[in-house]
Amino acid sequence: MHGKESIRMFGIHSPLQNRLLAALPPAEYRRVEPYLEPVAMRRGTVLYESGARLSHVYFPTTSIVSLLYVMADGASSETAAVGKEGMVGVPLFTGGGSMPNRGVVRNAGYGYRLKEHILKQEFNRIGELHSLLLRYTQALLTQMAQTAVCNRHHSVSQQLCRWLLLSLDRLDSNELNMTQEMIANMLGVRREGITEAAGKLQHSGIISYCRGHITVLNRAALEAKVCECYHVLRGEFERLLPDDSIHTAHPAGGPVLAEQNPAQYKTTCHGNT
Amino acid sequence: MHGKESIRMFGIHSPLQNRLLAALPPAEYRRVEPYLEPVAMRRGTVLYESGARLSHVYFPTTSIVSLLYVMADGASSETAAVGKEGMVGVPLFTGGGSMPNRGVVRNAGYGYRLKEHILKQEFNRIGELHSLLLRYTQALLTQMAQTAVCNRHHSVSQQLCRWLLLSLDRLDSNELNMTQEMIANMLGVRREGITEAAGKLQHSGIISYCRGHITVLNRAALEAKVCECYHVLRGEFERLLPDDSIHTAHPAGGPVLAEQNPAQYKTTCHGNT
DNA sequence: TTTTCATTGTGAGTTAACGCACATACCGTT
DNA sequence: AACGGTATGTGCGTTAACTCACAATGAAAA
Repeated sequence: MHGKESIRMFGIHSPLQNRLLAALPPAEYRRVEPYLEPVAMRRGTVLYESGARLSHVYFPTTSIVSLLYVMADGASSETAAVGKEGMVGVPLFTGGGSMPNRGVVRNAGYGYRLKEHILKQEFNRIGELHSLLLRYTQALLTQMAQTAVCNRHHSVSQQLCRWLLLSLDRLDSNELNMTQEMIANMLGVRREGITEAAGKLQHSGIISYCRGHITVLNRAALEAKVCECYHVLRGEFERLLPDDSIHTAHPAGGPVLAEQNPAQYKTTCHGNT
Repeated sequence: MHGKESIRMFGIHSPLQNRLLAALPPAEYRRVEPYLEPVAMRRGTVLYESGARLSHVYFPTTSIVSLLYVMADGASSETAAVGKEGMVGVPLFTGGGSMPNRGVVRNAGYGYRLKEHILKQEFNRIGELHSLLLRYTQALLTQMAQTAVCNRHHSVSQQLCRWLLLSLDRLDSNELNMTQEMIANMLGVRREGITEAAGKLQHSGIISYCRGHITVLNRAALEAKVCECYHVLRGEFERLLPDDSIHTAHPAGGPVLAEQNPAQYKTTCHGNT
């Protein structure tokens, strides 16, 4: 079942595809680089359980990790998502150790991890990694705040648009592997609600949805439908963690990534509009 | 109109009523203490506007500050609240400068503020203040995540209970000055929704509500009605910022505070059950 | 091919919260 | 005592989202 996933891991990979790592000055990057362990992140893998202590922090490159809150009755909500713009394991350097949510891979892909003490060592040097991670923490705060507001005030359909766009941004892609049921769990709504909202988007020709595989056909239309939450978040992320803070000439997206999200991983759809 | 407020400010006040300041080791506390400016925080005062740069950070002692997100159409939601357990102005030390929400005093009281450069100076010494503020940032993350989840899954009535309990905890009191309209703005729901939920609590004898003045009569019953969100948050706050991290023998609650939240500040109610 | 399972689509009835309109109650002031 | 403004209570129709049940479809396995 996971054979295909291991195949797709053999693209051109580099820790520099993670924007935090890429933004490190060369001296700092060289210091941590030997300790960065490549990790194949498989969908559904739980990086950490609610309240558990992490042994590593993860820097996704082509994967997306969901910070999922699971309640006592089983209901769930994604409070934030982490892709190549960020890092999983903030509680390790804030000193809290754990958080009451789950970190689960929701989009298979690649990433790099670092042992706790290596991260802490470099963090405590109070160099660029220190300030980068603090800025990222603020971006995470903003993301959670925006999620709270969006949950309160916006329709399922608007939230779906936001969720889609935020996911696509993190993949530099227009495709996504995710069933409606999974999306419903992330947004904390019913599966039928997603079916309805996604159905409308599909009839409008904005997306094409088939058995766990979504393709965005008209991104501009999606951006027109989404609530302000997406634009605010995107603006804040760019302000706090600008693309041009990357110190190498290594392209952080583009054609390289296309090869890393091959179609082979998804189910094939017949009448894919 | 604000004469009464200035009267109530002349109680016994100390920066040590703020738990972050109280948790500083003596050496660090002595270093910042000369720069702590006492501030009378009046209800409605906007400490910072969305996107604006702060000149000071605030350490509430007997006041509560609401981190309020106001949307383009005027709808609003509180994403977190800050009382004596915390600090207003996290973006100053994370390096982001601003956040897309508003910091507004929702419970009049006292606090202390510190100029930006003094805070940064001490923060950059990487002592206890540094780790305290990081732990507090994590507590803030947790609070926002929990707000997001609660907004999604719980009824207005449960959220009201959570909001009441979190507010009372920050005041060490069983009374609160807040109209239903204001609460509705914080929770991002209709005023009538609060009227209904509060009415039920009142008929059950759990609270007594009259024209902007709430008294909790049966806290145990309130805790029995509230959703898990409150308990999770309370647990996390105690784990991250324990009371016994306070280095002085100065009591951080109790009878001293009773004098600081006098009944004179509110409207008088006739048939107060 | 047939079977089986996961995924998506759809319909009917229910509920919580909404928007709006207005009645009532209370406080401070004149 | 009367008044004006703020705060709270209430009723009614509307709506978005929910629960539940089940049909239809595509993909993979037998």
